[in-house]
Amino acid sequence: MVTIRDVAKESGFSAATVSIVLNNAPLAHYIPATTKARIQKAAKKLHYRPNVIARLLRSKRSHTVGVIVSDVTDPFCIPVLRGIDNVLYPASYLPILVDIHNQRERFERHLEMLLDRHVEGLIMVANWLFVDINLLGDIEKRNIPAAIIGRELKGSISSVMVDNEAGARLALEHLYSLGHRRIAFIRGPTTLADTVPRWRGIQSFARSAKLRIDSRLIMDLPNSLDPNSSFENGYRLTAALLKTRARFTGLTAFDDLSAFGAMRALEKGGVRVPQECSVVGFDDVAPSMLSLPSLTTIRQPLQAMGASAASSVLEGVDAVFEKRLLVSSHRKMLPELVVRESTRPAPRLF
Amino acid sequence: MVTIRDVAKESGFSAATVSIVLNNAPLAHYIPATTKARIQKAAKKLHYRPNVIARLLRSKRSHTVGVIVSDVTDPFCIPVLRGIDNVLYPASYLPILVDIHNQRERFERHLEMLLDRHVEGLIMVANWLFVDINLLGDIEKRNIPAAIIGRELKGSISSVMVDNEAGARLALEHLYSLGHRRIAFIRGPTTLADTVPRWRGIQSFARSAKLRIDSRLIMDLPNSLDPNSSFENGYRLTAALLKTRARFTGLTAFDDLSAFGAMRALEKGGVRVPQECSVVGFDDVAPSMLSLPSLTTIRQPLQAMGASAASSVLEGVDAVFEKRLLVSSHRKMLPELVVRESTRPAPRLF
DNA sequence: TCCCGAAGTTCGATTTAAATG
DNA sequence: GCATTTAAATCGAACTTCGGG
Repeated sequence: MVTIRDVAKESGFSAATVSIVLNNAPLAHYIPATTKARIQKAAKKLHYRPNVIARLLRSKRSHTVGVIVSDVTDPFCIPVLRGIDNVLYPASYLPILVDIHNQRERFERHLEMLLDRHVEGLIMVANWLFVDINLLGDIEKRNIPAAIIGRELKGSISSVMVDNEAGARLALEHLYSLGHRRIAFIRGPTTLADTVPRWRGIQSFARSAKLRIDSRLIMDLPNSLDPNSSFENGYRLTAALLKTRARFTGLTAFDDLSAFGAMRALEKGGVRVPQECSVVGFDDVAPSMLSLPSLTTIRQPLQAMGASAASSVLEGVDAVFEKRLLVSSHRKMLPELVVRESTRPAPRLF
Repeated sequence: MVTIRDVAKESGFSAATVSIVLNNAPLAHYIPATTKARIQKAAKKLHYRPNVIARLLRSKRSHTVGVIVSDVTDPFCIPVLRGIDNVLYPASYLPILVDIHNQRERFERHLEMLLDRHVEGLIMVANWLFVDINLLGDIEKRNIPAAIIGRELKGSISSVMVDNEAGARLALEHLYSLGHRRIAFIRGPTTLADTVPRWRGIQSFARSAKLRIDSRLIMDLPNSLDPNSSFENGYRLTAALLKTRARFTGLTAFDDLSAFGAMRALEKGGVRVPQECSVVGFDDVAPSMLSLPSLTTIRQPLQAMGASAASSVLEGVDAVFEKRLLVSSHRKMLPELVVRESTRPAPRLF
């Protein structure tokens, strides 16, 4: 391991001068070009790499950002992570990713680990979060810039969300404009933050279009710690609904996975999608494009959301560094209707 | 920030004694219980947390393992990461995940970042790796235990792979036993390591079963840096094959994504899956269970593979720490046929 | 000689204060 | 905002050595 002292010896200057030159510190202004050149050459010759740990101990800057994900197996996360990476990488920041499996205990332990490693910022991906996170304490106290994706928190933590209400409205509007009038709904789990605004969007559109919502066509996903459970639950609920012989030509699901479950139940029940029943999802996760029929859905700009969160955290980091005021931002991103194969004009009614 | 000196002051002992007691160092043997208790109490009272960075600077142990992934958007990765996490977390090791987007430049830069941060071990997930990695140099030189998933490298780096040949044999055997005789094949890209052994498995089974392979039914995925491209390419290739009016009742795809592409082309071409044509994939990624029809495929024990790689790296870390010899392991895991809805007994021939 | 505890050095860089031309 | 360079203190913990009872 070659240290700064080795470079000092090689170049004939002191360690202090080497440090000043290589870091281009303010004092480097006073140092003549010849000295600089000799130091640079010595460093290159010895393949000197500064010890990040030693530097961090002294300077407090780790150039890392902690990323806490509630569950990586949720396909929702992947594009978000890409978005984060796309912002952090050019800025030479390293994301440190931890997966809390939706467990409170893991959340606390991982948060500690991240703080112990002096992350300069924190991003939380709360896509499917049931654990109650009153983390405000630790984080705000330490003055660490933080952002959360998929939730809004009071306090100094920035947030990036999709406009759930608008998205749900888009979904229903799409079915309505295709002529569907008898529409079934799979709502989200009660403890999930997205559930309420999405349903509000549904109701708001229904009211404005004078569409009657039949309460017998409303299903609710149960609470679960596993984001992937909504596939199976979507299947079960829809299968049960079919058994009641209730009639409908369209179905709006809480998310893409429950939409897949619903499609499967419909097909098994002899109802063809989209010929006899249209299905709309929410999220636009990767499998939506692959499925047969491919899924019409409401796209969340996941990559952009990740990038936005990362940007505001980096801004916060700069602010802290320059001792400026930390202002939190709360962005609401626009969802987008993606029409694929799972929706069609309403049939006569089956 | 409360330091060890604060605890020393609070307890009335010196920093050295505090360090010895709190780390339960060998010398702690000589220290009376009363002293220990007073120090423990002081530490608790002040909420003392040792500074990981300072400790690391001195002790060289970072309790982190670098995880290099060729592309996180590949659904293949997720269960692997889970497996890694499941081993690292209980051992109090933190994985530091980097995504190289299949780019050589990113690989090099990220590897440097990880080494700079003194990771104690390295795991590479080479699911879809086209960049040439002659990393042996840096890694072996530094004596860092490493493991690679999905590839075999000569040298001291451990590897965990699925038995590709056996897997391909299983796939073909399944179709054969269902009565299929005219079978189409989507082979992998030439630069991917899995391609050759899988094709060898196909040929080996064909030979032993005296099954004729029609070369007009063989398709090859083009080289691409994007793991998700095989969906579209599977679609294109299969659509083109259908245009030739060649006949077949079964199709073996290189991976699940190309199988999805093939299924879509078949359906669009008016060939129903599985009634008129059976399709088998490879990998068993998450969407395989969701699709309609769900995909019969060869499962790679991804989570177990991740866990295995993590275990051998941790073993290596222990070995290095105790100055024992570093032995590399090369594990080959057994694939498993998962029968779902996309395969059926052969029809009369369409 | 045996315990117990403290003083001081080390890890590798950053940074301040000061010395010198 | 002399210009140029450096010795020494610092970051926080770990470890080695040494002295007193």
